[in-house]
This record gives sequence, C-alpha cells and structure tokens, in this order.
Amino acid sequence: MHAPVFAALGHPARLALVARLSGGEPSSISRLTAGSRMTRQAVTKHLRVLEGAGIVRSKHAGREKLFEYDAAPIAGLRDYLDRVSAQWDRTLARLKSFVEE
Amino acid sequence: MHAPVFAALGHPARLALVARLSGGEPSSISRLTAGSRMTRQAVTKHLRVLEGAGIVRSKHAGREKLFEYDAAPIAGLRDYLDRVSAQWDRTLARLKSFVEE
DNA sequence: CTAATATGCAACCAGGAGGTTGCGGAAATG
DNA sequence: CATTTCCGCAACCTCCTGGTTGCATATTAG
Repeated sequence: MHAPVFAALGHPARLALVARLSGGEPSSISRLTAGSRMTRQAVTKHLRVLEGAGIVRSKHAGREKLFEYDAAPIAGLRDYLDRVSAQWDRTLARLKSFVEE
Repeated sequence: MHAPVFAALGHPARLALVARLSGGEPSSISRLTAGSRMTRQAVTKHLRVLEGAGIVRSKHAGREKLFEYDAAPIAGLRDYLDRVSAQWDRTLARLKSFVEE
C-alpha cells in the first residue's frame, strides 16, 4: 500500500524537492531547476513521480506550472512506521519474557 | 542521507519482509520464501537490498542464514518524516498569518 | 508583432532492478 | 555413505529509471 510513496522518496533529488516544497510556497519548475545540477526535464520527471505518489500537487498559473506540497501521504507513512516500530517493541518484549522464563 | 532506506522500502515484497521480520523471530531464507509467490533467489535479492540499507542483519546458523530486524534505520526515517511534517506545519502557520495581515 | 520565457512531448541511451534458471557446495538427516 | 535441505554464484532476460537533447507550443514582455 505504502510502497509507491516510499519509492518516490527513494531518490536524493526527490527528497530535496520535497524538502523545498514542504518548507516554502508553491514553486514553478524552472525555479526548482535553478540551484539544481539537473536539467529542467530531469526535474520535471522527478516532480511527476512525486505527483504520482500524491506527495505533490500541480496547478497551472499562466505559463507556469506550480507545484505544492501535500502532507497526507507522508503523514500516512509516519503512521505506518509508527506501527512497525510498535510491533517491533512488542516483539522485543515478548522475546525478553521468553528468555526470562 | 535517508534516500537509500526509503528506496529499500519502496517495493511491496520488501515491505512484506520487513513486516514479517519486525513482528517475529529471526528467520531463514527458505522460511521467508515459503508463503511467498517468489523464487528463493528473488527473496535473497530483496533481503540483500534490505541488508544494504541496514534495515536487516544476517547471521549464519549452521546451514541456514538467519535474518533479523534492526530498528535503527526506520527510527531514523521516523525522525526525518517528523521534521518534514513539523516544517510543513510551520509553513502553513506562516502562510496563514501572512494572509491574515 | 517580435522576442524571451516556461513548459510539454518524443526519441534516445546507458545502466540498474527484478526476476528466472541452472549448477555447485556445505550442512543436516537417515 | 547417500540423500535431502539450504544456500551462493553466475548467466541471462526484460523492463523501468534517470538523464540528456531537440523541437514544438503557449504565455508574457518590450
């Protein structure tokens, strides 16, 4: 269920894009390309991957395409990782009590 | 920094392996293969990816190779996602106060 | 209108991901 | 010792990823 979102975050360039968009206003493609060592097309492809995972939405504004952050998928990831950690804590407790028997 | 860990979780088969290993005892490759619709070699490859990301450790026990969960990388991911969410919350608050001015 | 800017689309490419099969070796079983 | 079980290595295949380049289109600026 969550694998596509994880995969979308599994690239440093996309992680950097998420960091920028989650900490600022919606931004256009060329603005996101400036300061990156990639081509505009490469940035576009990464943004499409992020949009496919729902992490980012896009809207048109004149000749620009603005991308903005959507917090929901990453919130879902946090919940999932919390559940994994909680399950692991229970596993540890169970193994410990088993050793102590 | 965290991108390789995200990438390692970006495949349903590996997510399922993590779920199994975080909720039970260390398990061997053939045990993890049973109940999966994959070949043993495919499972081995996925386990290697997880081990490369540090999510899983392996130790030999006779002719078996046991894999066990390591909680540290996923805990690091949780912290990272918490920071992203907190940054987003601050961004929202800042935009809201800007609109209200 | 012309020029500059922002984007999209398509082709192309190298390399890696995911998966299978076949074979060989080490360890437990009988 | 013979057999089964568990595993590693290597070759091979297909498809996707990440990236570039070139060209076409829409929008804004002068």
